[in-house]
Amino acid sequence: MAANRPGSTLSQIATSLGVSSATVSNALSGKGRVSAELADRIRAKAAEIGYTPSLAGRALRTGRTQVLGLVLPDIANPLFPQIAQAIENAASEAGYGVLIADSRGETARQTEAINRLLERDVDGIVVVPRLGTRIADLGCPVAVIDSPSTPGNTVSADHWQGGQLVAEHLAGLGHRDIVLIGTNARSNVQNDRIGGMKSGLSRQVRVEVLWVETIERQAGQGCPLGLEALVDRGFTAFAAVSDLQALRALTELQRAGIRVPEDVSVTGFDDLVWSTAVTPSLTTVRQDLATIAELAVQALADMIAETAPQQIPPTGRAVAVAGAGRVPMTLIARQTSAAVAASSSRRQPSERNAP
Amino acid sequence: MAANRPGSTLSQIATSLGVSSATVSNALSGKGRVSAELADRIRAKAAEIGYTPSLAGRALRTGRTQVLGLVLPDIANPLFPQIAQAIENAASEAGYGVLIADSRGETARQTEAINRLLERDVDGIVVVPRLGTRIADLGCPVAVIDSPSTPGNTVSADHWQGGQLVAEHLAGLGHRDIVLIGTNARSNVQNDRIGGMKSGLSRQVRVEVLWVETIERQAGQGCPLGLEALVDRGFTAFAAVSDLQALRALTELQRAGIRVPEDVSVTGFDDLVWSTAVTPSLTTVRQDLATIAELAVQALADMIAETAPQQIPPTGRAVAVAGAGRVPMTLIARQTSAAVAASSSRRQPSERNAP
DNA sequence: CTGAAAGCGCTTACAG
DNA sequence: CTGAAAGCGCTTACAG
Repeated sequence: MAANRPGSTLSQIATSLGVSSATVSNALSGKGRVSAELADRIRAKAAEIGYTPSLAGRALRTGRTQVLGLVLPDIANPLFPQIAQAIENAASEAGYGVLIADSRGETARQTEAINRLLERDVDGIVVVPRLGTRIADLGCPVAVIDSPSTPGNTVSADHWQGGQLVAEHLAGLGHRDIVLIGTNARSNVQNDRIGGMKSGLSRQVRVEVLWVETIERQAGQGCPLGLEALVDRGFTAFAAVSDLQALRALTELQRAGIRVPEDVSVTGFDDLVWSTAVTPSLTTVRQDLATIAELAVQALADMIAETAPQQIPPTGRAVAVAGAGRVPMTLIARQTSAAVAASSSRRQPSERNAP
Repeated sequence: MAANRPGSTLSQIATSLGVSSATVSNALSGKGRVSAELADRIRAKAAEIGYTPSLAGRALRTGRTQVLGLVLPDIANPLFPQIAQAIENAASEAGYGVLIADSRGETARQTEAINRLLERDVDGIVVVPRLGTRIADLGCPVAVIDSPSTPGNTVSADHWQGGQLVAEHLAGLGHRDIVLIGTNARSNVQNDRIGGMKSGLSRQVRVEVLWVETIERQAGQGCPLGLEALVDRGFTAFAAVSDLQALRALTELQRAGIRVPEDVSVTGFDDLVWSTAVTPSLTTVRQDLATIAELAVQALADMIAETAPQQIPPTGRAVAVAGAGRVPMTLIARQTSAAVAASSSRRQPSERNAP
């Protein structure tokens, strides 16, 4: 008997009711044909003694552990807890537990982490992959949450559309000179966001992209981004691909005596915890992680059903996720005033764009 | 057979070697007496075919799932990922998987979450409890990570001592007028940190405690904390019980045109991800989460061993954690200059404390 | 030192 | 509609 469970088993119910444990199993699962009357008595008894099935016994018999693995890329990414929560929630709705495995920022560990999960016989794995890693066939259902432009992506936020929302918002405030801030040019997520932002801005808008990694490679980790100089050059908005970079920009600007949002606007992505804690609050774009998690778990559940030890009759039900792996993002506008809006009339695009 | 495992089992090794599966089991576990020569051949064969034991089979037999549960209080707390990572790491070192369960900020869900884990037959549970909840006897080993002053606490950072470090640091910079910022007066962790800070300051230092919840109850969520007025009243340092509040203070001060660290110092707790991303970086105090996690997992492992289905001979080995549940914190001083230091000589304590 | 047997708790064909 | 039997993969006394 498992150590931590009150010792109630199928066969105890069976003997106490004078029936076979097969019948108890059938009644409780609703599978086999059991008379309604007997089934009721069995369910009543089960409730009475507080029976909970042993997952270990079931797993051994069915080959299904009812556990999913969750592989996360880098703990430093503050989006992690939200994803973990969303997955845990969706999984437990669907009757799965969630085993976590962290790559700790190293690609090699991602493989290790996946292997640990495989050894524990998880039924499927949700992977938020590390940059540039392609998840090989694991012989086990996998759902990848990355970006729509990543091959092998199962479901993710529509980062491109999110970028467009930011662009429209800033344009609406009258901004005509915008700096986009990214950290890593090889990230599909970031490229989607930046691409979306660019695509949402008219050609009259002056856009410059700042890659933090490039600056840091020359000036060292955590160095100033030189935003003051950009303000001097007439830029009035800083749109970062993450709230962390937005925060960095905000404090660097404030520290230089530049007022946000009066002098310049700052936007981020993902609505992380500090976006409302700072003054002024950050305008940002939120992912619908609940939906993303549901779709990911659903995709796994479908794959698991398909891989069934005994084939399920082909009911023609398609995998729910196909083509739906692009979940819209939502703008959270918190900085809604901008000096530019008032003065934008005097800045004719022609002034700037004329050769 | 489990669906996702390459079909290698004990008995396959056994038949391929012409021995019994009991012997294979013994050789692989090193328990029963098996001749060195045979054991070698068995291990070789196991390695050759890439044998990994079925945890389900083992669990059913031994009553041990080799899985720990991790119950976290509120996803909004950005310390979460670090704790989760530390626990996952320590657990996997000790041969355990980690099943997560999130309380989503509600006390009722904490109980639900624990029950879900119990139903999955975890061998033990690490709980970071919600404020004011006492974990009842679950009939299953539990390690509580909270604060040394919480009854039932198993292991945690020495928040009081951490507070003292902050106090010494600020005093060393010459600060004589310090505001402590807390969010919740019922939190043991926060009270420890604040108590520690107070205890580390001489009576000549003017100290005022700001409870954010009190301010927000009157002025609404996310309202300004009125720090500018405090600066006008002569306070030169703001020591928050968390980096989030430190960030809030920093941006509110900067927004008001007050310079950090030239005019005032700001400190936080926990060294969260943004503490180096902001300008200026935050001085903060770091928890040794790796050690805390190791001790928590070790405590569980010991309890699990004691609860063994068949009693282990009393070897007299005490639970390793007893009395050691208070892990020192480390100051990370990032704001090391302060105008006060230079001008502190003109501020005699007697000026302020005279009646 | 090695093996045969039992059994952990469950589910699934298969009989009746 | 119900039950007897087998078996998932493992470990543990117990014989030999």
